[in-house]
Amino acid sequence: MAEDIVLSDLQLDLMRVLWRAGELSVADATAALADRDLAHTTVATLLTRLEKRGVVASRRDGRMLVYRPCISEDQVRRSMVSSLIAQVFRGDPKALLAHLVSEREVAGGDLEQVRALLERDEAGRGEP
Amino acid sequence: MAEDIVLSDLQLDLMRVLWRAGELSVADATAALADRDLAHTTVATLLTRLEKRGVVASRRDGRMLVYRPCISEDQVRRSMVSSLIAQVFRGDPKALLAHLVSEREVAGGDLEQVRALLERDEAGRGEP
DNA sequence: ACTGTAGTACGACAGTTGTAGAAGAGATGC
DNA sequence: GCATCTCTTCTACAACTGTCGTACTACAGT
Repeated sequence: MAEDIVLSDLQLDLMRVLWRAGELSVADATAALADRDLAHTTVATLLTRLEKRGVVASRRDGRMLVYRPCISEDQVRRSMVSSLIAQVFRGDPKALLAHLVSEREVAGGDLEQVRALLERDEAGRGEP
Repeated sequence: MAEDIVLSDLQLDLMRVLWRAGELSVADATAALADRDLAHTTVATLLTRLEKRGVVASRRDGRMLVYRPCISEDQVRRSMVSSLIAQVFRGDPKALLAHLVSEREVAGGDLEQVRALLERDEAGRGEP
C-alpha cells in the first residue's frame, strides 16, 4: 500500500498541474509551472524522480515523454494529513480538530456547515 | 516572526523530550530517546543544528551544555498545521476540516464534543 | 546529406537530515 | 602523574531535494 507519500512543496505543485491536466509532457508541465521559472531539465528531473517513486508514470509519444499521476490528490492528502496527525498530535485526529478550533482556524459555525455538507454528500451517494 | 518551523520526525521527538523536561543535557536527551538508540554525538549534532536555527538555546553548566526549547510545542503545531493547510488545502482550513470528517477521522459527534470543550475552556479563561 | 532544434538521459553541485567516528579538553582514580 | 572518562567540536558520509549544464538523439527543413 502507498502510505508514506509525503511530497515537498515543489513536488506538490507539479502534481497539481498533472492532476488538473490528466497528462502532460515535460514541456507542458514546465509551462504550467511558469511562475516557478524552472528549466526544462529541472522539471524532467523532478518527474523521473517521482516516477522512480511510483508517484507518476510515463508513456512515450514519439520522442517525448508524457507523464500522468499514479495516485490521486486525495490519496496524497490522506497520507500527508495522517503523517501530520501521527507526528504532532500523537495520532489523535480529534486533537487536530481541537487545535483548529482553538486556533480560530475554523469557527463553531463551520462545524455545522461541514457536517451538513457531508451528510448531504453521503445521502446523495449510494444509499438506496 | 517564527513561521516556517517545520521539524522532522526525529527533531520533533527530541523537542518533545525537551518540552517535557524543560532543560536537558545532551546525555539526558540521549537517554530520554533511548528507544531511538542514537549515539551521544548524534544527539549533540541534532541539538547544535537546532540551536543554529534558533529552535533551542543552550547554556554551559561546567563542561557540559544544557539545552532548552526556544519555542513552544503549540507554536510548532501552529506552524506545521499552517504549512499543511497552505500546501495541500489551498490555504483553506475548512477544507482540512472537511477532509477530516469525510475521511471519518472525526465523527459528527466529535464536532459537538470539541466545540463544547472549547467553549467551556474559553469561558473559564475570561473572554469578554 | 547537413544543420538546427527539441527532447531525453546523465551527471553534478549545494543544502538539509540522519548518523556517527575521531580528536581535543577538562575532571577523576589510584 | 598518568590512564580513564566524559563532553564538546569537527569532520564525514549517504539520501534526498532543488537546480541545472552537457551530451546524445531523432526529426524537420533546405
